[in-house]
Formats: sequence, C-alpha cells, structure tokens
Amino acid sequence: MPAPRTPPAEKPGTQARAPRSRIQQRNRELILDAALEVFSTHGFRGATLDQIAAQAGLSKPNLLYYFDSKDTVHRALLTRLLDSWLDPLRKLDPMGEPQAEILSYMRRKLDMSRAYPRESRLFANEILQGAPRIEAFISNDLRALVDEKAQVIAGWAGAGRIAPVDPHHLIFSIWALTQHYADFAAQIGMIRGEGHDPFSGAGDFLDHLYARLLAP
Amino acid sequence: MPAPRTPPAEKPGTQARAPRSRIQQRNRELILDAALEVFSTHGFRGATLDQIAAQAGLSKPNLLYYFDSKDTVHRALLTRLLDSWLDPLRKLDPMGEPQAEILSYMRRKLDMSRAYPRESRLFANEILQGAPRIEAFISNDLRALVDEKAQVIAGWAGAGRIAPVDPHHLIFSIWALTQHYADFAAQIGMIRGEGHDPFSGAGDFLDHLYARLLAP
DNA sequence: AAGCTTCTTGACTGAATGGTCAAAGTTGAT
DNA sequence: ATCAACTTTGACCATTCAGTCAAGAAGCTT
Repeated sequence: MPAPRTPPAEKPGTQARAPRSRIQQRNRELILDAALEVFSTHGFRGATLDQIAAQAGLSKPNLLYYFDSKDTVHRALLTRLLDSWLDPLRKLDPMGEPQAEILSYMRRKLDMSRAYPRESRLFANEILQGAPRIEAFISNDLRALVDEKAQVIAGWAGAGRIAPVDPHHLIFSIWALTQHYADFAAQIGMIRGEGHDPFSGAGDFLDHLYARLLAP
Repeated sequence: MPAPRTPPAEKPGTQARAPRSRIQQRNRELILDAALEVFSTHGFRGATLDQIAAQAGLSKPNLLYYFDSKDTVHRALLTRLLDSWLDPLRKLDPMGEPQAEILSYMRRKLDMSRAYPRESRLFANEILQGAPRIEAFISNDLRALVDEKAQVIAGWAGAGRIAPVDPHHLIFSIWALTQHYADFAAQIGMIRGEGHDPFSGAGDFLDHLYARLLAP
C-alpha cells in the first residue's frame, strides 16, 4: 500500500495553508495573481470568478478546487497584503534622526506603491467600499500603530527637532501622496503621456516637499 | 382636443434632457442621488439596478422608465460631475498673486471634496478601473487645462515668485491630498474615531504645507 | 506497470441581474 | 368630468453568476 502523500488530507482550499505539491503552489499563485488583477480594478462585487479563472488560464471549477469561494480568494489576497501593510510605518525609528526617519518612511511607502500598484488599488477599492472586510485591521492594528508613531512624531516636534506639525495629518498626507501615484496611475498616464512612468519625478518632489515641511 | 403637454414627445429617458414635469424632476433627482450613493461605493459593475431602485424608493421598471439603462444612469452622473470638475483649476488666475492662487486652488479642491465626497469617490472608482468611460475627458480637456496651468506655475517659479517646483507634481499633490480626505474617509474615520470629522484640521495642515513648499 | 491520490472539466443548478412589456393607475388641461 | 398623456408596476425573459458534482485525466510512489 502506497503511503498517502499528505498525512491528514482535509479537502484542499478550505483555508490558507502551505501548498503541498508543485502544482498547488503554481496554481494558487496563478489564481491569486489573476484575482489581484481583477479585484484591484473592479472591486469585490464587480469581479467575477469567470473573469479571474480566464485571467489565470484555468477553468472555473478548477479555480474553485483551490479556493472554496470568491470570498476566500479575496480574503487570501487581503490577508497577504495586510501582513506587509504596516511594515513601512513600523520601521519608523523613534531613536533615529527625525527628518530622515520621516523621509525614509515616505520613501518606503512610495517604493511599495511603485512595486505593488495592484495591491495599492486593492486596498483603495476596499476603503472606497467602506472597508467592510478590513474594519478590524484598521480600527485595531493600524490605528494603534498610527497612534504610537504619531506620539513619536509629536515628541520630535515638541522638542523642536522638526517643525511643529499635526502628526496624524502628516501621516495621512504621506498615505495620500504615495498611494495616489499607484491608484490614479491611469489618470497620470493620460495627462503626462502614456509612455511616461507615472512615478518619475515623484520621489524627488516628495523628498523636497517633506524636507521643506519638516525643517525646524 | 387637448394640446399634448409635450410637443414632439420622443420616448423619455433616452438622453439627458430638461425634465418636463415636477414628477420627472423629482424622480430623476431621486435616481441620480441613489445611483451616486451606490456607484460611488461599489463601482459600475459592482452596483445593481435593484440596489439603486431600492435606494431611490422606486421599482426597477420605474427607474428604467427614466433612464434607458444602467449605463445611461452612470453616464448622467459622470457628465454632471465632469462639468464641474475643471472649475477649481480653471479659476487659477495667471494674473493673481502666485502663492495665494495656488493655496486658493487647493482650498477649492478641498472644499469640493468635503462638500461632494460621493462624487469624489465616483471619480476615484472610475480611475481605479482604468478610466474607461472618461478617457476622452482626461486625455483632452483635463490634460489641456493641466498643461496650461502648469505653464503658468512654471512661469511663476521661473520668475522667482514661488520656490522652484515641478508644476505637474504640484498639481498631482493637490489632487492626492484633497481627494484622500473624501476617498479614504472610512479609514480616517476608523483611525481618528468615528465621531471625528475626517476633514477637521485638514485645511490648516494643507495651508501650512503649501505655504512652506512655495515660499521663495 | 499498478494503484491510489491529486487535478481537471463538462454539464448542471438556483439565484441574481439587466432589461422588456402590456396593463393598470394617475395627472392635468380643457 | 373627460380623455389623452404621463407614470407605475407585476410578471416575465435571457443572460450571467457563484457554486456543485461526478466522471475522467494526470501524477506519484511503489
């Protein structure tokens, strides 16, 4: 009797789990990539499984073999995204040089927008819909982190190490500016000319902007 | 023989037209308002006519009596929006005092976001989807206006009346910052506490930000 | 090569969706 | 009050959509 390849063998696709075979690994990846493409442009309700399956090059039943439902796919994408969403702000070091720390944070956010524009749009879509699926994340994890770092920044401002500034609005402004280049890339592209990289010049502009804002 | 109330009497709802009766006026308004609510949170494909009709307090066939199709409703909303979308930038006066002009432009944009957050989200949704329905508007009208005003700003910078700055990025930054408070209101609300007005403090912060950026 | 497991798919289902239609109800000018 | 025009709606249709299922194809391990 041949040993089963996978010991307990629950039905696959039920939860996020480590992929077992090379085929699972590949197809899950294909699906998530396709789903990211579709969800990030059409939102949850506007996306269809047929569309995602087609984009992934799989049949719809095959897609549903790997993920239980449309919702499961979407949740997998969000989970994966949120895991890394807090990183840039987490790295803001209370012991570092204030202006450099804030500029670096902005740069990390901008780099993420440039490297993962679809993830940025997925997030934007979710917020536009009122953040129904990530309310807990925002109200708890994100809020706590923001409040913590806002205090750090307020401390810097109070000590005169940067110009006085509302820390929450400072953080919001970084979010707004860095996400804009990903979320509104279509608009920027049409205005600057299609061939143009939407992000070109953005880094320099934002460096300059925040240097001016924060100089004591 | 009673004179017909409406002279040529084509089928109603075929095109945007001046409403004829009080009932038409009221119901068209109800529908557009409901549709704005739904389209702005779920996007075009994610919105349903049933949802819009319910929100408007009408039956679906009744809704379709006033607008030929889902697409027609959406188009009516966009048309109405785009008509006023360019106004704030148009008002930027080449003859005015540079810094005050730019700050006023930012203020007008911010005021529009505060007064019409749903319109802002409708626009954001459209851009996220790749701007399929407003490509012509952006590539032609908006682009031309932006280029024109960018030249004005470049002139001001060249003359040393404001600090040197990339005019396109300056404009993009104003869009990003002002729209963020409307489009990401859900997120801001969850972070600052639900009772909090997302826009509170934004005006002062942005005034300060741009004053610092532009001071020669 | 055998035999079990993992993958894949065509055919299907019930619900939702955009849209139609004819008939019924309402309105307002005469 | 009348009558034509305007408005509303219940019933309906074709299509799309999320999700199921059973049977077949491909992969592994021995």
